[in-house]
Amino acid sequence: MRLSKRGEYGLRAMMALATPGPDGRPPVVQIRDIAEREQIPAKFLEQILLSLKNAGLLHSKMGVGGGYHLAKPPTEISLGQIVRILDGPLAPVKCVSQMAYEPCGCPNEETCGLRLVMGDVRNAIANLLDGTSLADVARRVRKVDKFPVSK
Amino acid sequence: MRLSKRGEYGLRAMMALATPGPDGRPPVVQIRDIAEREQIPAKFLEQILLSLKNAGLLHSKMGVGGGYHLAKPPTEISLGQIVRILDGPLAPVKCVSQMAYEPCGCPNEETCGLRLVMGDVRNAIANLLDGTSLADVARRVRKVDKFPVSK
DNA sequence: AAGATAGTCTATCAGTTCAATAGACTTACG
DNA sequence: CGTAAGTCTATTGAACTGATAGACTATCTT
Repeated sequence: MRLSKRGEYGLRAMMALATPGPDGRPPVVQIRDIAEREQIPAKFLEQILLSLKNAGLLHSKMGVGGGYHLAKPPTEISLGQIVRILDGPLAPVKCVSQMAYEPCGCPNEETCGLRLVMGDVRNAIANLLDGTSLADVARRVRKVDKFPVSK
Repeated sequence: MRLSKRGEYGLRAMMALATPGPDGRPPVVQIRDIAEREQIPAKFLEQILLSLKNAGLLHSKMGVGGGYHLAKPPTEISLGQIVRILDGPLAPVKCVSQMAYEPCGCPNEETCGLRLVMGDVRNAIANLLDGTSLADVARRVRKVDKFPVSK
């Protein structure tokens, strides 16, 4: 049940790209900047952002003054999309996956106990991740920042 | 976000061991029987059941008429226990794990967006899996079996 | 046009994990 | 004693993971 480094770095990078610049809008940022701030190997991050770009979540500009920026407003990019692109299906087993279904080989899928439970797990994860946008995360962070929870 | 074969096989085997025998109680079953019924490589299943035994979830008896049986009633064995034994922590990232916490290196864990969200995910998974016993699964299966959902 | 900046693309690598297999050993029963 | 079962440790091959390398392309500035 683990999120890969790829997924983790990707999420961190997207969150960084979602934090508004001086003009109050999602800024254009270079790979090396994000890598440095988030402590991610630059060359690795490069691949990750490229995947995200090819999937349509990021736009990029080459050359001087170039970099990456969100292709859509932070309210319209869910964590679920990001994780799926980088880590594949959310479902714990393929036979309950919406995006990559594959039969698991049990005699009757409808009455397979494992499938019933794992279906619930998949839905719980998907509801959470698909229901949370980059903007939602930013809002939550601001909230915690303002009213810190005592440790 | 994936369940390993180890985890999958383990869950299937435990469910099989939880289904009552002729006397209405969880029966003693041999590895090869389970392997055959559930289509699991016997030698692989062997290791899995051994782990489950060493963790205290199963009892075993050697020799003629031996085999495995549940160490506790099916109501007292949760899927969460099984998965943790076979696949490790449920948490997507170590910094939100209850059983295997490790810092993730972000400057402030309390205000880390990733951590906030993944904490929710971990809780959702844990609540589901820890809140579902082998008996619960059996009950659900019987229910579906009785009132099949049209495909 | 030259040179610098920044993304693009593909390959490769070492290390780990995963799924499975093998085989020798131990315990219990009859 | 012999057979039926679980126990234990090692090994294997394939895949995956995280990371690194380097050559290439587009864009801007001067």
